[in-house]
Amino acid sequence: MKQLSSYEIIWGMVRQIPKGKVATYGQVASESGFPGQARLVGYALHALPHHADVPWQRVINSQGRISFPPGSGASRRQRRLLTSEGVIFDGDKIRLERFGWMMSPRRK
DNA sequence: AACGTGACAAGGC
DNA sequence: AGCCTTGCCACGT
Repeated sequence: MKQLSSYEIIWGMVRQIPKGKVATYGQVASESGFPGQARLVGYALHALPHHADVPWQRVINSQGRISFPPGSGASRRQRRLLTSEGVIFDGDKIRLERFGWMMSPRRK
């Protein structure tokens, strides 16, 4: 398995998201120095070692929702972790107050 | 080396 | 609110 510094930069950025808060893939990408490359963040998290000390659950999509298929094991796992950290859901969307690590997500 | 894929995002209907 | 298209770019085939 290869080692790209871009992954490590992204992982380090995700580690900085405070407990109880969340950030979007796009925000993490920008702060990591890769503006517009949200997919890269998803890819980096996907490649994350399972035992790594990185709060991957705090990264969500721009809609304020979990990006795993609804009902999937991964989706429920992420929601459980976030809920245990105090993050509050409004249906399948996370409450806006819980954003704010950097900026608010777009809303429709 | 080309191609398809993906834990995304933004814009148009 | 949904669905579709395009822009992204690192990865595994």
